[in-house]
Amino acid sequence: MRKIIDLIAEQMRAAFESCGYAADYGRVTLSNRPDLCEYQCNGAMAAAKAYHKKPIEIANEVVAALKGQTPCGETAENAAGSGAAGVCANCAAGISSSDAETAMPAMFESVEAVMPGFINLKLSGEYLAAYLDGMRGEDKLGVEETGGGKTIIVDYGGANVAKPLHVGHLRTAIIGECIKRMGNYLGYHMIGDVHLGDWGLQMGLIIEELRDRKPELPYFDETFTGEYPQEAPFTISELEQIYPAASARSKEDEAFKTRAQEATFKLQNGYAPFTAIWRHIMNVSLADLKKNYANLNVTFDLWKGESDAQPYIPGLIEDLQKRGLAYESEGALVVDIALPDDPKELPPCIIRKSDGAALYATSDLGTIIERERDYAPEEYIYITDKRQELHFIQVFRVAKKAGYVKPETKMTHMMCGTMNGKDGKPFKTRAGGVMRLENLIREIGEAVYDRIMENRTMDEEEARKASQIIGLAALKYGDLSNQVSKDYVFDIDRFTSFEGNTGPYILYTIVRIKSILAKYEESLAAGQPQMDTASAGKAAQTYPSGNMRPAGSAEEKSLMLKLAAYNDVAETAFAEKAPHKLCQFIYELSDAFGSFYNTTMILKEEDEEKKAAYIRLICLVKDVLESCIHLLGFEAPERM
RNA sequence: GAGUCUGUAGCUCAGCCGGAUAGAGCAACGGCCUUCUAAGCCGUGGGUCGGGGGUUCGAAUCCCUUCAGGCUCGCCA
Repeated sequence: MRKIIDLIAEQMRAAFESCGYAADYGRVTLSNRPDLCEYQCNGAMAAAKAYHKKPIEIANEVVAALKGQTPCGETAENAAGSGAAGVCANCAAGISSSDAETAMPAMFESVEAVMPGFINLKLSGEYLAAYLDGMRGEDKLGVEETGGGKTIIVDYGGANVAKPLHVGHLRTAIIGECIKRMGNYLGYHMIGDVHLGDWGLQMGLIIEELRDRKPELPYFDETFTGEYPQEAPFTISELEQIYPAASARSKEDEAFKTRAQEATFKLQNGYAPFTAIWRHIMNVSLADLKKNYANLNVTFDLWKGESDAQPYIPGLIEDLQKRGLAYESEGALVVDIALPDDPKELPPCIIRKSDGAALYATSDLGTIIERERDYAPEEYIYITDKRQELHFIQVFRVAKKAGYVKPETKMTHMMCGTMNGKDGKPFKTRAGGVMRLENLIREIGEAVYDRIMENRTMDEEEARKASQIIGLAALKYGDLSNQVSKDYVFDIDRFTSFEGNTGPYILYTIVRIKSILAKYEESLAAGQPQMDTASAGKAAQTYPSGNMRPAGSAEEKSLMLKLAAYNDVAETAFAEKAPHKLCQFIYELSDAFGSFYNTTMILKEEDEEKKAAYIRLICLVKDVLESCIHLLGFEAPERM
């Protein structure tokens, strides 16, 4: 469906044009003065300068044109034949030219010009109701699939093998999941890749720490010739303990660090015993990571890692050298990436260390080569902490410079702000350590559980299940409702309070609607069935047959207007990679529903036709909300 | 030092390709449950949009400058 704001703008543009002004001035925005109007056009003021006229005069002319009069005051009937500028006829005659197959009611209830030159618009109730009927008849509630199947690779997660997920991984995971879902919804072919850190120095650290702890293992016996055991020599909890210990040790024990670097180098060169250990680490760790991501409702299409890029690296380095792009500098192999108009000369990208080992940038480039070969995506989206900005500038520039990706391929780095604690410093547990993701999830889940038990009657099992769902929504919404690039304060007390603009508030709205719908169906069960199923697919919602009615109250109209903005918001949120805009939208929609709910007794309505229209409306609210939270990556419980 | 991001109510944040009276939530205060879930709704108070200049009919928004803070700045990822 076309966006309602575009349909309005189309009328405005035609009106401006018919008055002899450039159509571009007909830009329409949502009103910032809901007391005065619903949509507004400020084009007359901008046009005033260009045409050396008073803004209000221009606004008056345009309004006259919209009302079906020519600027000189002639009526629509006389002006109707004039063709291209037939906006007068469209409005006055009550037929919209934009939707020829379905006769739409007249668009505006009122159009007025006010000082200094605003054009204030109010939509007609009939038009709005018809628009919403159009929405609920569509699979995606009016959102157009503009993606055209274009492939986009989303690289998020950034988990490291052998390290537990902690709060630092939270943002990239849930933002990435949301971007992927939004893209798919809009008709792109999104491929999510976790891109594990499974090949760096951490592997050498673990290997050497393991050697010190269990020197008897056959992997460390150079004379061992038999088969290595199938069973891993450690459990996940041991592994999670080994890495931090090794990492800390490497910072003060120079000899240990050197050993780890050597081990890493050996692993990277295919030394069999270390490869065997590496497999064990991967197996044990991956199972745990998958479980944890699943708990977050985050899924990946690909579980690739840095190790998968290794086969491409020798060829990559050779190619860059042969073409003169890479050269030796201070013992390392580097590629210049500076451009003439950089405000500051950027350091070159190091692709091979002086000790011969590959590093982060190298494997990212190798990964790009693999992805080009396998998927040839039209866009890359990397979602990481913003501290990696320079790294991605370097990688993107090398990739483009060397021609590994086409010049027109978009390469985007979504830089996430840091999640800070109340003190404004990176988030820590009360004890001062790094908060593990699973602990965080559990803590929130427990807080929700207590809340449910406080004032609800729900059996133990349902309460447990619901608190999981609600807790996750609180966590995700709390994160996604902030701008991606900004640091934000994670305050566990605030996140577990669930009042106001929070995930649970959104869920609560959905649950209340579900409850009304259930009671409505119950009441119908006694009488004859009046529900019919919309033709749409899986998301089909059962609406009472019949059409939407024009709003009967200010609250109802606000709710309907908000609903009509859905396709616009969905498109913008993805285009701008701004999940927080989707959050803002569902908050406002829920808020509008709340007001409507409080002023309108839906089930007590005596006029059955009217009641059915209310039901249709709240069905649509529920469908839109559920579709949005699905994009954000969480679900609503049945009750709460 | 250089680059870059941020600075909006007591707190947490929207708004930022210029528009009308700068918006929410939390916290404070006051109303609303014999009515569809009060995790809700309605209302009140609370602001030099870090400071200073400039552009404009009009600036939180654009430009310059200044202050404060974060982050980054060749062999970690």
